Amino acid sequence: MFDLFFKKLEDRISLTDAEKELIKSHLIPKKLRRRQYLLQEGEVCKYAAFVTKGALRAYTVDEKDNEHIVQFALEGWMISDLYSFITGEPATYTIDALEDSELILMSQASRQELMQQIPSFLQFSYFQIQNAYIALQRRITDLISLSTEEKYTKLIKTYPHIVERVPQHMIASYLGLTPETLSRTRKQMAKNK
Amino acid sequence: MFDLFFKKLEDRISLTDAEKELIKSHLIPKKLRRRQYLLQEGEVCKYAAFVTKGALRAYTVDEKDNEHIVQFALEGWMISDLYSFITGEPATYTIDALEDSELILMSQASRQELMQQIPSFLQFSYFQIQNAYIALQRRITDLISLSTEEKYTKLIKTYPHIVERVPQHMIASYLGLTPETLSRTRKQMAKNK
DNA sequence: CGATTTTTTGAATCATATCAACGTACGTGG
DNA sequence: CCACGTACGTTGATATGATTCAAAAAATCG
Repeated sequence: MFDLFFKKLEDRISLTDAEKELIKSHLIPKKLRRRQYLLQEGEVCKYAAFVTKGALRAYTVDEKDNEHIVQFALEGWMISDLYSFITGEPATYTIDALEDSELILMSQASRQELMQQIPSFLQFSYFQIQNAYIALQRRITDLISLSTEEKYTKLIKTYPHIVERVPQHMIASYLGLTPETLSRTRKQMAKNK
Repeated sequence: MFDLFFKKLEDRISLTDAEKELIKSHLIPKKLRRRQYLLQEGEVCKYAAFVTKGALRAYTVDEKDNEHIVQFALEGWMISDLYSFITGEPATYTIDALEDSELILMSQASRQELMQQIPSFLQFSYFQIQNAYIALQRRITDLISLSTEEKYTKLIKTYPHIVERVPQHMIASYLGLTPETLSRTRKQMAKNK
C-alpha cells in the first residue's frame, strides 16, 4: 500500500521505525476512478497527493472552454495545487484522473507536523521541490525557445511513459498547441524520417 | 552590506546571534559591472547569488544566436543555474548583469553546511524554493494559455518593476516572442485604449 | 557629440489556429 | 457481448497571427 511512497523517501533519507510509524499515521489512502476529480477549480486544495498507481493531470480552463494542462502525474509523482494547499486560497487548477488511480493523500497540517518532528522529512521535501523546480525551469526554456517539432521530440525523450499513456490531444495541450497542429507535426516528422 | 539578505531571512525565520555569525562567515560579497558575466554556459555554477543591488538575467542561446531569457533577478531575488549548482554538471544557462550590481554569493558546500547546522535555514530554503516553484508554474500556465497581449499585460501587473528596468526586447525574449511582435502588440494595445 | 543599442515600421513569408467534416476506436449500458 | 454514443485523431480549406529581413528613427552610453 505505502511501499512506493516509502521507497521514494528512503531512496533519499533514512528513517527510524518510529519515524516511519509517525509518517504512516498521517497518510490517507484514496482510490480515484478514471475521469473523477481530485480537485476542482475554486475549491481549496486540502491535500497533496502522491500517485502510487494510475495517472492524473492538473489543468486550467479558459473562457473558450479550452483546457490547458499544467502537469501530469504518474506513479511516484506528487500532484496538488500547491498555492491553494499552502495558503488556503481557492484553487486555480482542476485535477482529475486519466486512469483508475491510487493515491496517498497528506493534509497541510500533517505535512507541517512531519516537517517539524522529523528533520529528514523536511530534507526530503526540500530535495523533492528542488528537483521539481529544475524540471519546470527546463520546461519554460523549451516553451520559449523550441519549435513545435523540437518540443514534441524532447517530450518523447524526457517522458516516454507519458506520451505512451496519455491521449495525444492532451500532449498537445501540455505543449501549448492545438491537437490539429500536433497531429500535422507528427505526420511531417514521420515523412521526414 | 548583508542587510537585505538578513532581512529576507528574518522575515520568515528567527536566528540567534551565533547562527547569524555562522551564516555571515559563509557569505561572499561580489560586485558585477553591467554586461559582466556571473556564469557562462558550459562552466560549473559554483555559487548561488542573492541580489542586493542591480539586475541580472539567466538565458540560453540557440543555434541562430537568439537569446532566450529564463529568469530575471532584481534586488531580493536569488539567481543561479540550480541544476549545475547542485550536481556539478556544466551549466546550460548564462547569467550576466543588466546593471551594475551587488551580489552575495554562497557555495554549495556552504549551503549544505548551513542547512545541516541550522534547521531554520533549511526551513527558509524550503519556503524560498516552494514560492519559486509556484511562480514558475504560473508562468508555464500563462505561456501555454494566454495570447501575446495577455502575456504582456499580466507581466506588467505581476512584475511592474521588471518592465520598467529591462529593455523591451528582453521582455519579449522572456515571453517567448520576437522584439518586433512585442513592439507591434504594444502599439495595438495603445490604440485600443 | 559620436557610436551603439534599442525600438519602430514595412512587406513578404511562414506557422499555427480555426472551423468543419470524416473515419475510427473505445467504453458503457442494455 | 453487442450496439450505440462519445471521444479521439486526421485531414482540408481558410483566416489569423507571428516571424523574418531590411531599414530608419529614437534613445542611451561613454
